[in-house]
Amino acid sequence: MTDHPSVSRSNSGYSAWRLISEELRLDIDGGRLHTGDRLPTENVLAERFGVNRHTARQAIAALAEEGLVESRRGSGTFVTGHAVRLHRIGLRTRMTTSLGDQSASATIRVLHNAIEDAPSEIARRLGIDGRRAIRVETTRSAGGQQISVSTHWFDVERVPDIATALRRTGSVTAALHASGIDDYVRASTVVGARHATITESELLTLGPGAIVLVTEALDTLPDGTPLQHVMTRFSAQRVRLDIEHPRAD
Amino acid sequence: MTDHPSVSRSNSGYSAWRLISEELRLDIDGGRLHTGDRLPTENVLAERFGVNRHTARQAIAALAEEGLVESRRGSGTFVTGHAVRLHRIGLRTRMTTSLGDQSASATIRVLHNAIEDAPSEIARRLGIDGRRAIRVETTRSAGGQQISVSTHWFDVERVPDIATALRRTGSVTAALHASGIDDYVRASTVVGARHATITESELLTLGPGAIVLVTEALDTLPDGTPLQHVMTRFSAQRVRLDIEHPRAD
DNA sequence: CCAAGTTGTCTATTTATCTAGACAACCCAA
DNA sequence: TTGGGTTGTCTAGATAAATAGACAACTTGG
Repeated sequence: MTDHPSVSRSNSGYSAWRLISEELRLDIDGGRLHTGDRLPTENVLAERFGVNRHTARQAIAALAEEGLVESRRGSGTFVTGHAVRLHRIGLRTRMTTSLGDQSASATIRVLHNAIEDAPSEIARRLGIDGRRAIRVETTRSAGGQQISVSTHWFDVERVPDIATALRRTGSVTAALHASGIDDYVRASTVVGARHATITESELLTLGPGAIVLVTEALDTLPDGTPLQHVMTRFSAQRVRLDIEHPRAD
Repeated sequence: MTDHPSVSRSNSGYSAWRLISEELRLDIDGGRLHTGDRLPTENVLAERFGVNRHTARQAIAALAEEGLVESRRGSGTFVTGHAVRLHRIGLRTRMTTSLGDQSASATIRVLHNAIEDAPSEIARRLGIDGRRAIRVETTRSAGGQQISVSTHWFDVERVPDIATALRRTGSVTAALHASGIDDYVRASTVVGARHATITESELLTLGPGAIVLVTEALDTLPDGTPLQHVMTRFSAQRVRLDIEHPRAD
């Protein structure tokens, strides 16, 4: 178990129970508490974090609502089974096939699409100077659970019908194929993390203020011609990014 | 500018000003507000998020304390220059040389080292069954700013003096070299994100509850022999991970 | 200079969160 | 069966956060 300094929540913008809740999540995700293990009792937790028992209870209740733990009157609070998805990132990253063995069938749903001016930075990366771009907002789910939300940018001249194709096929690879593009590679990926916006929280069914992993990636043709700029937000609670390091031989 | 639904902060464990503060940070990091731009006025922000002006002020104050914005009485609040570090992750990831052009000299400081049993998962990856392991806790700083904290695990038989070498050289590569290891490669990297623990917040000089990017990586000899398991926590406010996708040719 | 608009500061009040204590309901091992 | 330990629930009070309003200090453009 981690050594927990008393919660110094002085005007941090986070309530005491939320901070405790996150620390407890660490003990679970970090492997210090395994499925079936009993958490310390509410009184012990309260003393350890220097708060009232009710505050500790609220922290536990938050984890219970997520399904991470389960409380049983008279006996204690126990860690339930919890799965973390691995999303593989590499040269041939494809949305619909990257979720490892856990679920082979990820489907993309198009929320919105429009033709508009891309932000200057994205227009530069896509190599479209004056031209307008296609923006597509998608969500991806697998196994009945929302995995991620994405904002795609395409060159309107290269793949004019990409939005319709995306809606029809539910797959970026298939939609590009329908536009005559048989192969593409991942050119760059940048990863960050931040709090989810309110919209993202709703789409991913997260509590407000939950954390998202953010990837910004550029896909190109094998010859390097930019194809797609895509920003994807994953629930950090449910997903880890598994980065591929191909051997140089 | 983003469309901001009114802040539904109902018992989320996050104070209203913190949620607003994070949304505003997005407008800056996301490129909707550039260096020198003026933020909406306090009254406008208060109305947009459905809170009192004082609450909006507190959100701005939090960003100002980070140095992300600057308020000028009578004229408004403006976005200051803010640098985001890029930490490159690839086959030859090295701690001390990965910080791009911004600062060539990152130094590692050893906080603590001990010989103990590694967690089973880590022992398995390092290929040390019964043997004990060396755990080293380090912090890394560059340009006067704390960048990351790491927990390293080494095989006690392969590199018995790694801790002393790390303290002396301030570099993993140099310390391994002193142990007779001239080359090593990154075998796997997994990226996640979570709230910082209280200890991490202190080491990285973050506000409590800030977000950290977490990488768990395995470094091996060129022949695949495991060398080091290292978990690194970066401040998500200050760092993005730039993932290398080597071409297959 | 002037007027409109902006941030800075103060006081007071309302609302939400946390603390404190007590006891019931329940589980489990002796 | 019994007794100690656990979670669930209730009441009340203390502390922190958010709201409300007013005005000062300052900047900017006309």
